[in-house]
Parts: sequence; structure tokens; C-alpha cells
Amino acid sequence: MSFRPSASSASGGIAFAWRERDPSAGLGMTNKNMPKVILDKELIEKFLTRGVEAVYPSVDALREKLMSGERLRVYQGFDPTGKYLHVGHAMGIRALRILQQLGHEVIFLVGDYTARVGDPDKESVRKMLTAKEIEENLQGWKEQAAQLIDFEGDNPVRFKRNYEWLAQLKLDELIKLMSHMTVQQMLERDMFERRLEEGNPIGLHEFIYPLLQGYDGVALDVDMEIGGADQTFNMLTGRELSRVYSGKEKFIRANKMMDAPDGRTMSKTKGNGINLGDSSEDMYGKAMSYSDDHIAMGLELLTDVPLEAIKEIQSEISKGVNPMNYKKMMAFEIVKTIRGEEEAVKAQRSFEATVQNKEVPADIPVLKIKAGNHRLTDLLVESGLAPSKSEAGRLIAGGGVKVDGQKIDDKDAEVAVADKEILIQKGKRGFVKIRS
RNA sequence: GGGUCGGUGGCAGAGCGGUCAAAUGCCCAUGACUGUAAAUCAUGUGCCUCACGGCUACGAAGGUUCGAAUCCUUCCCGGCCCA
Repeated sequence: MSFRPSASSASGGIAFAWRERDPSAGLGMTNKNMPKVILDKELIEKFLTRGVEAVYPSVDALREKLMSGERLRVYQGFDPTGKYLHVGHAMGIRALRILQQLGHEVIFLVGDYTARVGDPDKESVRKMLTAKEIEENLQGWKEQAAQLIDFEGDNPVRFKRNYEWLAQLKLDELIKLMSHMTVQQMLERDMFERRLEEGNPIGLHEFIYPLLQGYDGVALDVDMEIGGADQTFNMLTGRELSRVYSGKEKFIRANKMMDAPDGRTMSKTKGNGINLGDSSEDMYGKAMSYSDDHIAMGLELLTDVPLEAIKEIQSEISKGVNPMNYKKMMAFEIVKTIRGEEEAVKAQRSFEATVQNKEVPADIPVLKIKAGNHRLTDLLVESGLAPSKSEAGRLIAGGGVKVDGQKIDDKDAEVAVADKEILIQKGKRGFVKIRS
């Protein structure tokens, strides 16, 4: 039995204030020039398998749906809890790209409202973000995503925010929504279980998060949701809601999770990922700092290198071949997927020059400073290489600072600034040029 | 509502009147070794000062004391138990 909200049920039942309208209406499209769905078996198989952790209800069911010729509406949600999208998100976005190519209707959903609530975290209650912080984080997101999907053209991806409907959610609607989930179901979520065991608090609002996310799917009336495997619980909750409210079998594609270079989970909040807003050189460098055992993972999840080739690489490495060149290949391919081949070549060259041959990089920011003698600690702080003078002093004393290639270990050292560039280097990667 | 335990640096977590800018671990930074790897080892890790030293900081505000993260009062927040 499915519950279908409608305006006429206002007397007793609960009607949702917000329903996705016919998308073609707003975009001035008619059904005639609606993009045609393409049945490209190879692409579809790729979508169904590469980087996929799980598909609900099943891979076979989804394959059948994709081969049916029906135009599906698909979305992935991203909460603006950090300034940058990272390559982990890119996995989902690239999956969306495939669907866009296949002619399906794709929605890039920003969870600007859900970000306020905060998706529950393993450790503790997430801090609730303010509208202002969210807006700041959101700057540049569309641009970052546009590297991978097309927000224009014949079959544009639509960029939406869930504030649009969640802010209008009435209390009676919310109560109705909550009635579809039991406390026991919520507690099954292992992060809650863990917090209970450890005696850490669980906020009641955190229970609502999965429902709000699920409601996105109802409001957008989607056929499929894509998300990281960590979103499985939320997505399945949404699947249940879609069934109850719209009688729809929402499909779910849960992506495998890519570790961050530091070996932890990649996270917007921690900022430890390869960000889509990074320079190509940075992307390459961060990719190179992955440990060797991440090479296969990175190649599979973040690039288009054929799986057979990856297998071969793995066996080469296990035979004792130096993994460095394979890691460089991975780094190259990652940059290429996001920025294109030209940028990848550039990034690789720069890596080889700066890091492997220890040359000074070509592009170094130049800081203008008044001519005269300056303390080195001050210069380090002003150039942003050190956060405070105390820290700058420690860096110098620790032998981490070079001026024009000369190591300086006197923290009281002064540098004469004139209209000639002076190179200051902090550690291996921090460079700045100073002149008057 | 009652009882009880607790709130310490980016995180975890010691300290329970002076020797506390606060043990230890993690994270992070720099150095060594390297493949900018990883692992390991070393050093550092509040801010300001050339320095003596100063300033801010142990949930918040007051108080006791020569002296408080440590004791007292009130308040705020959380866990657990009871109603």
C-alpha cells in the first residue's frame, strides 16, 4: 500500500508542501527535444561495477532499468561542510557524468539545509553550521563540479539546494516523516551503537538527518541516488521513504570509499583530501604522498585505467618492481581525469623538476616588502610560510629554512630586502620570493 | 525533578593548592633516511620579546588564598542511575 500525498488530502492526511514539478517546464523544454536515452552497454556496465561498493536492490535490477530506455532522474547530495569538494566526491560526480551521457536527468544537490543539521559522525555530535558558513563553503563548488559534469548543453545537470523544500517542511510533515522510522532502526546504525557504548552523547536532531536526506529523494521524486558507502544507511532510509510516499523503488549506488593520502577517511571537514579546487601540481603532489598500497585503489577509483591493467600493475609491484613509477602514473591519471592531459603533463613535469631533481619550482609567489633590513621571522610570517613568529623562530632553529639556497639557523637573522628577488624556502614545499 | 560523575591545549587523556604553558599518546611541522614514499629515528609543537621576562589559557562568572586547572559559591553544558 503506498501513501501518495496530494493536495486533495489536505483535510485529514498530510500533504507535502513541496513537490518537484515537471523539470521541463522550468527549463523551457518540450518533450520533443528532451534528451534521448542511450543504451550503451559498455558505459552501463562501467557504471554498474567500477568503484561500486553495492547496488540496491541489486545490480541486475538496475541494469534492467538502465536498459529499459526509460529516462531516469538521478541525484547525489553533497553537504557544504567544507570549502572544497575532493576526489572522493569526484567518484560520484563521474558516475553522474556517465548518466548524463546516457541521457538521464541528473541533479547535483547541495545539502545546504542538511549541512546545518549535520550528518552524524562516528565520534561525536557534529557542530551545526550557520547559514553564513555554509554560503562561504559553497563558493566555487559549482565551478569545481563543472570540471567533471556539464551544467549546460542539451542535457544539463541541474544544480539544486535542499533548502528549497526542507526550510518549508511543516512540523506535522516532519512528525509524519519520523513515524516511518523506529528508534531501534536508528540505533542499529553502528556509529550510534558505538557512541552509546562509549557514553558519548547522541543528539535527537541527529536522528532526523537520514529522514531529511531521504526526503530530498521524495521531494525531487528521483529514481536513483548515488552516494558514498558511508551514506548507505541514509540512502536506504530514503529508499524506504520513496516507497512509502511515492510507491517508487529508488535505486541506490553506493560508491567505494577512497582513503585520503594520510590514510584516514577523506573528509571535507578535515581537509585532508585531494581537492577539486587544488592546483594540478598540488593534486599530483598529494597523490604522490599516498602510501604504496593505495596505488591500485587510486587507479581503480579515481582514474579510467582499465581494470586489467591495474591487476597487472599490482602483480608487478608484488614481484618487487619499484612502485614509484606506477604511483606517478596514478598521480598523472588522477590529474588527467579532472583537468585533462595537458595539465597532467605539466603537473608531472613540475613534480619531476621540483621534487625529484630538487629544482626550484617555476611559479613562485612574489611578495613585495619595503626595502631595508627585515628579520627573517617577520618575513616568514608575512609570507604565510609560518603562522606566528614563535613558530617561525622554531623552524629556523630546526634548520627548516633556506634563504637563496643557504640554510639559516640563526633565528635572529636579518635579511636585506632590495629590488632584487630573494628566495625563501621553508621545508621542501614552501617557496616564496621577496623583493621591494 | 532527585542522585551521581564529569567539562583541561586540534583530538584523546593525565594533573586535583605552588616545581603547570600543563604528563603521555595521536595529529601536525622540521630534520635524517628515501621513491616528496610508507615505516623508522631525532627535534619541535600557546602568543609576544634579541633576552631577562611578559601576556593569554584548563566550561562561565564571582570568591577564598601570598599563590588556584586544582578549594568554595552560583550559573551553563554533558554522561550514567532513579522518579
